[in-house]
Amino acid sequence: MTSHPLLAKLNTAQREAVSLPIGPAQIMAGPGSGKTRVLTHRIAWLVQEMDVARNRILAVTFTNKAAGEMRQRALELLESQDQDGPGFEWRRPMAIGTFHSICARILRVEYEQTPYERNWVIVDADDQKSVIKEILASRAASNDNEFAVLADISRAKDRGLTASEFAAQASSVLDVRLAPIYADYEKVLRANNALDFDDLLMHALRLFRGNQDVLDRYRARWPHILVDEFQDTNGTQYELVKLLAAYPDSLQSLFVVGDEDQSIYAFRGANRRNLARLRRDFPSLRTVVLEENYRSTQQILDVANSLIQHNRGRTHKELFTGNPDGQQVVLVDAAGGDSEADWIARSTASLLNDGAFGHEDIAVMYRTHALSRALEEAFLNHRIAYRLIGAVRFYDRAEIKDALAFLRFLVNPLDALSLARIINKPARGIGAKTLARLIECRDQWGLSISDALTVACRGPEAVAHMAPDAWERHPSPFTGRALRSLQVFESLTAEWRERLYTEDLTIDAGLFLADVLESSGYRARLVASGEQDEHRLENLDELVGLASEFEPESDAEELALNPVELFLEHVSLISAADERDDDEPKITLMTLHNAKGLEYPVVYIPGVDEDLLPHFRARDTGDREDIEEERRLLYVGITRAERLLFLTRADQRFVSGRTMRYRESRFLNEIDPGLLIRETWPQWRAVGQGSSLGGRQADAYRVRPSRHDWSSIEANPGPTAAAPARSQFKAGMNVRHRIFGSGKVIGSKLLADGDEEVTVAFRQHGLKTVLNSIAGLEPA
DNA sequence: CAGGCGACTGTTTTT
DNA sequence: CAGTCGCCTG
Ligand SMILES: Nc1ncnc2c1ncn2[C@@H]1O[C@H](COP(=O)(O)OP(=O)(O)OP(=O)(O)O)[C@@H](O)[C@H]1O
Repeated sequence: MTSHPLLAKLNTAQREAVSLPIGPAQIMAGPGSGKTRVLTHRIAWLVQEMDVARNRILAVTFTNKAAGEMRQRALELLESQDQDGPGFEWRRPMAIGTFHSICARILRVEYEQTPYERNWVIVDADDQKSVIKEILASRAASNDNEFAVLADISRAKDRGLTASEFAAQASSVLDVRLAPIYADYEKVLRANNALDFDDLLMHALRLFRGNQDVLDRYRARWPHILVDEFQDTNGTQYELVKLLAAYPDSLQSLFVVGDEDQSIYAFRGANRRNLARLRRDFPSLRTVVLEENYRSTQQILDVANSLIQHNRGRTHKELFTGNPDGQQVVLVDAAGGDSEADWIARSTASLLNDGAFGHEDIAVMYRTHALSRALEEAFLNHRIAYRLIGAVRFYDRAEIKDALAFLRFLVNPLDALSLARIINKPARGIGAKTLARLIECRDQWGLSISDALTVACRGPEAVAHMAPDAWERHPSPFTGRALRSLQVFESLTAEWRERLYTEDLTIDAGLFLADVLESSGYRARLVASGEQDEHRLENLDELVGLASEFEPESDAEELALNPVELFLEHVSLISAADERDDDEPKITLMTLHNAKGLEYPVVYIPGVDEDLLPHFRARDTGDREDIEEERRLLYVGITRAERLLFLTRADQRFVSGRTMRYRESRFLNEIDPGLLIRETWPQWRAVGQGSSLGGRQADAYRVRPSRHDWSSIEANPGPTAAAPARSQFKAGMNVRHRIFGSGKVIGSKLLADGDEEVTVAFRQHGLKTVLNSIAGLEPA
C-alpha cells in the first residue's frame, strides 16, 4: 500500500479500515486496539481523500467529552495535512455528538413537526422521579418502585411506542398495569412541554418516520455516518442509524466500531447484538478486525483474556500486544473496606513519591459510588489530591437546579415542574395547596401555567387566548394572602421575561441569571443563612460565570435561540463524564461505567467481591446475561490499565449503617491464578490477628504495601508517637485543617494510643471525622 | 404555611 | 449511614 500521510501512524489492519471504499463497514476489535483512533482517522480520510465536505459527516460518540476530543483530533489531522482547503463550504463543521445531543438539535429545529412547542425543555432524573411518584400516589400504587416503573417506560420508548400505542399492544398483566401510568406520565411531560432522555431519541425517530421531507433533508445532509461504541446502542438508536444510512440509492457510507465484550449498558436498553444485526441489514457490510492492543502490557491482557472467556456466545478473541513486559497484576486481600482504601492510598503515594507516575496517570474504578467514601477518606489522610467523577455532579446540586429552574420557567412558560421548584424559593407564602390550585386553574382555563398565573393575578383580560366562558365556569380561587403572594411573584416573572425577550439574542445569560437570583431574593436567603450555605453561593457564582462564558457551537445560529435558551440546552445534556477537568494534578475516582473508552497507566479496581461485582442485583435476577454484563464491566476496567493494575477486595465493609461480610468475587476465581500476585493487607492479619480491626488501627502498622520496588518510599509517616494524652479539642473550637480549611469542632474522642479523633464541621467540606495525628489540626 | 425533628428505608450502573 | 417522608408545632 502506498503510504498516505494520514495512514502513517497506523498498522496494516487499521490502514485497511481507514481507507475502505465508501460503503457500510464495521470495525470489530478488542479494547485498546485503536478503534476510536481509526474512526477519527476515517473522518479525516473522508474529507481529504474522498472529497467529502465536513458538514456532510455525522459522527456519534458516547459522551459529549468524547465528541469534543474527537472533533479536536480530527481537526488536528486535517490541519496538519491540508493547508489551504477548498473554501468556506468545506470548512463548515462536521456534526459530532452523542445520539441525545444530535436528536435534541434536530427536534429543536423541527419542533413544528413534533408534539412539542418551541422552547421545550429536557427533564432530569429527579423531575422524572417526582412525576412518577405523584402518579403512583394518585393511583394508589405507591408501593410500586418508581425506578422500576421508569425503567419499564424507558423500555417502551426504546420500542418506539407512545403511551397509546403501548396500551394498544399491552397483553401481559404487567403491561396492562403499566399502560395507564405511562399515559399519565406522558400527559404530564407534554403538559409541561418537556421531554425526557428517551423522548429525545424516540421523537427524533418518529419525526423521521412521519415526515418524509424532513427525513430526506437529513439524509441529504449527512450521507456519511460514523458511530463509536456501537455495542452500546439501543433499539431506537439503531433504527435512527439505519433510517439515515439505508435507503434506495444511498451511499450507505456507514462506519461503526465496537466490541461486544465491552457492552455494559444493557440496563438502559443497549443491545450488543446490534453489531450482528448490522450484518443482516447491510448485506454488503465489510468487517475489519483489529487484533493488536497498543494500550496494555501482556500481563494485563492475559488477565483480561482469562476472565472474559467465561462469557458465552461471544466471538473468541485473544488480546495481544507488542508492548514491553510489565509487572504482574496484583490482587490485594484486605481485612476491611477501610484498610482496602488505605492500601490503595499508600500504594498511590508510593508511586507518586517515586516520580514514576503523576497524579493524572492514576485512576480508581469501582462498581458503585458508595465505594468512593472510604477511598476519599484514605486519600485525604494521605494528602493525595483526587477528582471524583459523577458522584455529586455540579449540575445536580440543589442550588444549581433551583437557579436553572428559574431560567427554564422563563424560557418555557408551560414548565410547571420548574415553576413548582422555585415559586416558593425564597419562602413567599406559596405552599403546596396554592400550587395545586394554580395547576387546577391551568387545566380548567386551558392555559399555560404561566398564563394561568397571570390570569389568577390580573384577571382574564390579561391574556389573549382565554376561552370566554372559562372564567365563569372556574373563577379564580385565590384571595387575600395567597393572592398577594402570587402577585408579587407574577410581577417578578413578568419583568424577567420582558428583559429576556427585549435583549433576546444579545443577552448575557450569566448577567441575566445573576439578576434573577438577586431580584427573586434567592441569593439573599442564602446570604442570610450564613456560613453553612457559603459554598452554595460560590456554586451559584460559578454557574453565573459558566453561563456568561458559555459559547454555543458554531452552527447554533440555525436554531435562532437566545443565549439563555442555548445555555439551558447545553446543561441539560451535560453528563458526569463531561465535567470540566481543572488543571490541578489529581488522581481520578470513577465508576467502571464512566471509565469506558478511557485509559490510565495505573488502575486500581477495589471491591472485587461477590455481591459488589457481580452486584447482588445482577445475581438476584438469576439471569446469566446479567452476570455476563458484570463480567464485561470488570473486563472493561481491567483493560483501561496501561502498565500497572491492582484488583482489591475486602472481607467486610460498612454498608448502609452496618458491617457486611464479603467473599471474593467469582470473577477472581475465573482468572488463572498464575496470573495474579496475591497480597494480604494488613500483613499481620495473616498471622492470626482478628480481622475485625479496622483500617484506622492498621495505620499504626508501618508495613509497606508490597514487595515491589515502586513502593519503596514510605509516604505516610503514620501516627506520631508524641500524641498528647489529654484531649486538645472541645466542641465549639474553631480549627484549621491543611486540606479542609477552617471549621468548627463538633466533638472529640481520645483514643487508647493517645491520639484524638475529632469531628469537625468544615466550612467548605462539611462534617468529617479526622485523626489529630494525621490531620494536624491547628486552632484557628 | 414554614421549618424542625424523628422514623424509616434502601439505585448499581447513566445519556 | 444519609436522604426522604410525614407529623408536629409555632
Ligand atoms: N497504530 C498505533 N500505533 C501506536 N499507538 C496506537 C495505535 N493504534 C492505537 N494506538 C493507541 O492505543 C490506545 C488505544 O486506542 P483507542 O482508544 O483508539 O482504542 P479503542 O480500541 O478505542 O479502545 P477501547 O475499546 O478500549 O476504548 C491509544 O492510546 C492509541 O493512541
